[in-house]
Amino acid sequence: MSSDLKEIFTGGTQAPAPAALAAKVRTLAPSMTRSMQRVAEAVAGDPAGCAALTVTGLAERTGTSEATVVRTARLLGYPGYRDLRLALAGLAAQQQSGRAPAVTADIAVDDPLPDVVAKLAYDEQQTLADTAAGLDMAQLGAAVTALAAARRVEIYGVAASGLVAQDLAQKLLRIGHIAFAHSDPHLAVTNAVTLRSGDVAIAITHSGSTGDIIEPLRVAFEHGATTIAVTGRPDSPVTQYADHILTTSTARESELRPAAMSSRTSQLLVVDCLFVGVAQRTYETAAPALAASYEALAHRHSPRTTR
Amino acid sequence: MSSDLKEIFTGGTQAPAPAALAAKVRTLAPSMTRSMQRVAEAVAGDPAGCAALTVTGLAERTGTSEATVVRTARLLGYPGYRDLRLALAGLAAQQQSGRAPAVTADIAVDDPLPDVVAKLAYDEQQTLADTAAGLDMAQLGAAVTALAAARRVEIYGVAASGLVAQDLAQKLLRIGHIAFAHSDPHLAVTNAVTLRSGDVAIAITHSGSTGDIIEPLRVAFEHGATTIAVTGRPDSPVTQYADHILTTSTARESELRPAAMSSRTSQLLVVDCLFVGVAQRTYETAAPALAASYEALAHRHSPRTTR
DNA sequence: CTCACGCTTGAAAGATATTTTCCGTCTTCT
DNA sequence: AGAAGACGGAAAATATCTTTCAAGCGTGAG
Repeated sequence: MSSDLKEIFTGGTQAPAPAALAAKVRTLAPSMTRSMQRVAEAVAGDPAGCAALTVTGLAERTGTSEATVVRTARLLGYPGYRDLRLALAGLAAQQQSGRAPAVTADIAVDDPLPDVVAKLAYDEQQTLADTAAGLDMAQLGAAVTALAAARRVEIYGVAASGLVAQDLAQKLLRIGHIAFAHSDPHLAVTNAVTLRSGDVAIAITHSGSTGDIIEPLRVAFEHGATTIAVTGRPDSPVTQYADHILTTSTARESELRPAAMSSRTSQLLVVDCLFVGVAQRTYETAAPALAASYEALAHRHSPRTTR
Repeated sequence: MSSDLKEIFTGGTQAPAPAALAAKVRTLAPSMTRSMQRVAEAVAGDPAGCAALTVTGLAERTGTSEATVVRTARLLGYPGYRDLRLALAGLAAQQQSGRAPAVTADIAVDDPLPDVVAKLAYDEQQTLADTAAGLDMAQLGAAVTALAAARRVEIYGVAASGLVAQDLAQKLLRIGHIAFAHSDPHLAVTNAVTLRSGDVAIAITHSGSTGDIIEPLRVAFEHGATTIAVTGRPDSPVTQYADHILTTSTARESELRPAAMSSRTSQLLVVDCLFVGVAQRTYETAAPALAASYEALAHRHSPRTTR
């Protein structure tokens, strides 16, 4: 008897299932008795609500009896109430997901928390898609090649971009590369002086015009290091000193959603791509290094006791 | 009819994960017993098929007993099998109508760069969706309330989670809150001692069993601070000392895609939600503070000279 | 190496929900 | 007005779900 779940699906082949049940109700309503119509109406009007009800509950809500509810379910083409309920749950889920994409608006001060979550998640997903679509594969490939062969890697970033810089440095270290992230401009410059051909310097800056970041990249550039700029502005000052430019996406920002959020997401994706690319190229050494770092951390995690 | 009431309450409090089910399975799988994992796997793998089965049927199919099936349903957050089945039907309907959840292959060593980018972007998008779907709004709301009223906020995280901790600290500072991120366990503990009621401590750890993070949270907890855990394992040791638990999603990982990547993405979304939530609640003071911080940084950006 | 403990598991009893049955009531047509 | 037939609901019967309990299994201590 359970096999009739597919009814709602097959019904959906020609007409979208959401409308399918409502349509069925309308079609069959004339042949229904008064009580059954009440049930059908309730079901069509609030699928989600009815799906949460038992036979008894629905009977009570419509002021009828269990028997009538079951009879109605039968009339609508289901073997019993149980299956109608399942179909109802499916319908509710579809309606739910269907109205989801309406969250493109800006985040407002009085948005309820669930809306905030939905909007943030949606925006970040959008940022990821944009970034992936906008990445120049040639530039990325060149950057990966340079990194994979690098003797030493220096990464510059401040504030939010500084965290991205650290993230990349952490990852590269885990696969055995020598990488360091600087957020102190002075240290960055003094270290950049020691770079030379075969080393790589990466500048991460959304605006592309952060002086504290441009300066060390310029120094590295002039000392012969291969330089990479990860920026949202491919025409900004920082690109003057960059051999390879990786463009991050720029999403609209608002008062409650500072640009730092989406630029960070975008930068992280780029950085992840660099990392995976390098790990691929240096797989022979990267794989054992990764495994070793896992192992080294194992004892820092207590055995899970709670359960 | 008492169970009807129960149904309504549980349904309203903890979101009956319609789309988040696959994510939830992944999150909770580690804490499951073998038999329960088999059930969870069957359910996640074939929602439509399982929705058509009764408890007995599913037990037979997975080679277990009814009791185990019910236990699994409970673990996944439903009051009983009946409700899991309803959610399953919803999921099936969504999959049917919506985009087929293309199961992207793992990243291989010899994947060309464009594939790597596409897969990474897709995976991170998936992670975002899972996280948003799995977030407990009640917990989030409570955490936001605590943060908005906090006299002082301390955030603990090491390695990749340390960067997330810093990200949150940076953001809170920008809207005028007193926040500090610790990645040094000793400093974290010594600072935790000074916390008291009205202060908030946040632990960020994917595994939930990082001793260096649990310890400061425990100290903060015992000194009367409100404690929040951001973890991928809602049943891990860290949650013992957490007043509010925010669950991040757990994506499958592979050799070239360390778990740190998706957990970081997930954690960042949660942290962003916390930030926006707090900014909303304290808008009167947050807005001017944000504006001021923009202004303060303006002179650090040279006018764009290129082009 | 053995024992004891606790966790896991499934069988069966117990509780709920669904379906069926059956009978009273209400409508409608003659 | 009376009777046939349709309608609707209470309650029994059945299916389904939940809980309990004891046996099985693995694990760690002695």
